[in-house]
Amino acid sequence: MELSPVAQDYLKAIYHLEDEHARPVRTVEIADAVGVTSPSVTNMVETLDEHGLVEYTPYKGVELTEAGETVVLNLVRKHRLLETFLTECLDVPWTDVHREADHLEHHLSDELAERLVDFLGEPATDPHGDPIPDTDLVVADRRSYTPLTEYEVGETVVVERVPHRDRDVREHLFENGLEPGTKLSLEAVTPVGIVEVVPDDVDNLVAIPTQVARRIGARAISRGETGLDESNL
Amino acid sequence: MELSPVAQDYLKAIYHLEDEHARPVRTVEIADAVGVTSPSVTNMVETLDEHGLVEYTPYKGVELTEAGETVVLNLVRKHRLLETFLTECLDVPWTDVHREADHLEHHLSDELAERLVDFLGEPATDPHGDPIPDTDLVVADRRSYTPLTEYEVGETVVVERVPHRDRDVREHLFENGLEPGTKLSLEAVTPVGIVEVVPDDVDNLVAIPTQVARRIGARAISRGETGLDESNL
DNA sequence: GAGCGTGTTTAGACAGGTCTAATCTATTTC
DNA sequence: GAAATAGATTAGACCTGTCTAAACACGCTC
Repeated sequence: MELSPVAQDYLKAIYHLEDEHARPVRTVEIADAVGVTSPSVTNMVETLDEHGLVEYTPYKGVELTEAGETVVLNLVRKHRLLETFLTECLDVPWTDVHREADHLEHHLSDELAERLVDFLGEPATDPHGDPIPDTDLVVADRRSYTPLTEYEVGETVVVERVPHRDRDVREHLFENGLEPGTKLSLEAVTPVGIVEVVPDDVDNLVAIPTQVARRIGARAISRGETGLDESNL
Repeated sequence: MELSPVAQDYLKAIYHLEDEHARPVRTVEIADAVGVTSPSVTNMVETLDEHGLVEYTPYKGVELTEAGETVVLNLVRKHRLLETFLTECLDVPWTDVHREADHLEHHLSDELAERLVDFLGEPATDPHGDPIPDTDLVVADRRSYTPLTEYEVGETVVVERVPHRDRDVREHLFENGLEPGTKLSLEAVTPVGIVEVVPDDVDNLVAIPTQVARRIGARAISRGETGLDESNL
């Protein structure tokens, strides 16, 4: 049973939407994510259901089955491996990596993926700080990072993970110097849902909607930690 | 005008068949090469003709236009770069490289191809000894090698290029120890069209049809050249 | 609990690429 | 130069994935 790249994209979208909203996914949400109309989605989820990859209840929503999740995790693994390869070896700009990997992931064989792992030295996370599922598709921690929103105003933290699926978000953060590894101090949390931070190597205030800040991962810097002495995990 | 991978495969097949037979290509030959039926070919070459990529005369045959050749050379470039990457970095067995590259070549962006060139150190040939077209799609020498058939019985030569598009041929040669770099001596040329050689690291006689031998590239070994002293080009 | 709006599904058409069956053309053979 | 044959094309069907337009269901409001 060979799954078309298009079908795989639907599954991926369902996976990420499920993850984001923590409830069955609506037709129109999938349509937006994949870039098609709602009837196309109904069509496709029906066939995915027949293949046992999703559970589809008309008018109610869609959920991934275990088989569907396996397909997606395999894809996620390849995606993140490719991203790692593209940044580390080919020097592709941070912001373009996602797009390229999105195409290639469908055409990288399982065997090549394994070889790529070896070549890259079994990386644990991709360049955005997201964990790479292992050969058995187990993800170390599906959401291991501590969201920026968990920290207090005045604290200084190091960015560990950055959201990147949305192009505008990704580029905005990038342009403001927010990458994995960036050190920043939490300046304020406004009542209208904005988190204000000052990145280390930029001097101005950057405003981030809490919705985005919730998906930025960070770890606290110990009081003494000033510069590059980061040997602890 | 985005060309589908399928259409690109047709163009590639036409290119290689033209190259092989040095005359307009027949429908059924394309059908065999691509793995579809003749009517499908007629269909496709009509649309390729409309796009100005081939010149198609019903009942006569198909020829690539310059635009078509550009498309193919871009593909050949990516194909050979990928093959180089797969063997050199990922250690993919010689015999599997072609299949993998055939899939991936359609999905490697131009930009990524350029980056891959840099990463690989601007290789001139792929692992089979075929030249890689440069950025402007100029192939140094489309057929630079001297065919094995040009040498005399009794001579000892080093294999420089090996045919690999046909799976059976490729694996047969591989199993008999014929790879780029193999040293072999020409034992006999039989009247029925067989060239017999003895590879250096194998001890038995290998029989090769002249049709295949014609596409094996080799260079003569100077009398004195016995082992590994190969510093000349 | 009737009406309404949002979101979903059905119906039907279309585009790309494929197939089989049937027809046609070129070329070879006599 | 007519018949036979190998190869090519047309005709028509099918599958996948997409669309628009129209019908439908659910949940909310009054």
